[in-house]
Amino acid sequence: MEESSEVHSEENKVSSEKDKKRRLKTPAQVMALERFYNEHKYPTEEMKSQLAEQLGLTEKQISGWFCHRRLKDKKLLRDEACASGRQDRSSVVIQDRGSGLGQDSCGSTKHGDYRNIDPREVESRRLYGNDFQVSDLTYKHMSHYTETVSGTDDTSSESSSSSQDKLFSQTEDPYDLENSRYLTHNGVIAPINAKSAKIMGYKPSGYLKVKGEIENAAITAVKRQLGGHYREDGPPLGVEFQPLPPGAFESPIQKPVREPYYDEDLSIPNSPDISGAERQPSLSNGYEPYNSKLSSQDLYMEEANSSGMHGSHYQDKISQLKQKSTVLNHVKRFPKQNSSLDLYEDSAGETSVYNSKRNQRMSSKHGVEGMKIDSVTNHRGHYDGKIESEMHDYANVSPNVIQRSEYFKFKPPNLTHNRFESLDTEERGLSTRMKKGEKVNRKWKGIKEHGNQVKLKMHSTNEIKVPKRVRHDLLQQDYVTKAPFTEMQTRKFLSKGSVMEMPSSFSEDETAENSSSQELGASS
DNA sequence: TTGTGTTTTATTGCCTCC
DNA sequence: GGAGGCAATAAAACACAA
Repeated sequence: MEESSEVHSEENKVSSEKDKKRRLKTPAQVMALERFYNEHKYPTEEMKSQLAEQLGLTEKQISGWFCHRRLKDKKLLRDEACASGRQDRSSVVIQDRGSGLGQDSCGSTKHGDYRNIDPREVESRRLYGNDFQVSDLTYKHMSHYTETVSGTDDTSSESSSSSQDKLFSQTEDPYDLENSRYLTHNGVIAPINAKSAKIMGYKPSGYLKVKGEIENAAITAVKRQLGGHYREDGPPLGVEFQPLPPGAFESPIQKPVREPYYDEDLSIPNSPDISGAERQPSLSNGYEPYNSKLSSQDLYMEEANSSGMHGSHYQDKISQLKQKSTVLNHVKRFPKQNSSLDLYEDSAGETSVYNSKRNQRMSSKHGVEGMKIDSVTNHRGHYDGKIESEMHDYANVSPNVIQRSEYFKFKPPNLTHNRFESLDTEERGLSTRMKKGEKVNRKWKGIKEHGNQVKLKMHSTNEIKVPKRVRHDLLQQDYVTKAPFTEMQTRKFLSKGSVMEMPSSFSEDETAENSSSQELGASS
């Protein structure tokens, strides 16, 4: 049966022309589409044609796909709104984080609008657009991609649904995850719900794409929380402060300064995370006057990269933010830190640590799939090549796609950074789905028995045979997140001198990251 | 292996805007 | 009227449980 299905799917790909029936998009196509959709919910005609050309699809198909994708988004959001219309408190903060974009992300706005907005704004619209009810945002907005990450915890309720949703998710679930974590870790807002609480236990995937939104949200919420805190336990901010003791700014921050913020969540007094918390100064204790963006970015980036993500870790980060907010002129307590190198190393270090954890878990839980991921993730040097080859395989849809695969060769080195973050997501997705991994393993068993399962599969079709949903998740999270579709587009469109706003969240993030690092380096 | 439920794709009709 | 989008529907593909 599986064999037949495999054959069937292959037939779909190979003899797609003959069969005028409904044909599934190849993973590469779906990845590209999702990625593009992530950037542009309403692609212009030009975009569509380009996309169609590059993916070997018709414009009609592209349009239809986007249309259905939007419907899917809407539907999911509706469902989730109904299912989770209870996070009022969370919505307060979420509303706060809204950037004031009142655009209807799904309905009224025509595609042309996107030409004049920042790509990041497009993302923001997706995140904060009016279409999204507050509860959606707080709970599980954009469940599709987000499901990949947060939903992985909850296999029971999500069923196998949103397999596609779980793809990106890339792109997207991290949003939700971030949101949830953020809200939850504020110390003021209790876990949104059981699901969010669960999510907390998870190690979130680093998602540079949402750094911008998150940083704003974080700053806003921290401000709010600070304000609330002071209103509760002390004078309102900016109203009256007790005079600082002499030399208050000459000594490192004392615990009493921070503790008041946490007393709610300090339920883990001697948690191992404390070590992580104490390590934090190395990340961002250089309270330099440069914009807080970088700091918050680091904050969330490391959150994304760190494996534990327990309360104390967050608390420490929050405390850093608070310190930044409240002690702005508390400059350079810890000089020579925060260099770009530090940042990068820190991220890398976190990544490596987490990677090893992942490997551990995979080796114990994920059979072949874990191996597959291992083989891909643990060898940075092979990553590009692998992507290329695999994408090449998936790109069999059309010559155009094959051509497209070349773009992956140009992936900048910092791709690896993102990559591991996405793998984090990927891992979580796997870990959940692999709750029933035995079954999957059973499916792989036949392959295993032949040994060299991966190679075997790669050999025949150059396509890793995984149960579709799993494969989709893997590929989507892995490649879509990494796949520089933006690059591909950029090249093409820029060469045309198109005025189109190029989707650039990923590359932009990477760029932003680099620039941030550069800023850091420059500032230090 | 089969039945069932879910997801994805394709089609069609209607609406809105230019 | 044409183009684009949304919504409803059908059907295929797929995953999963029994």
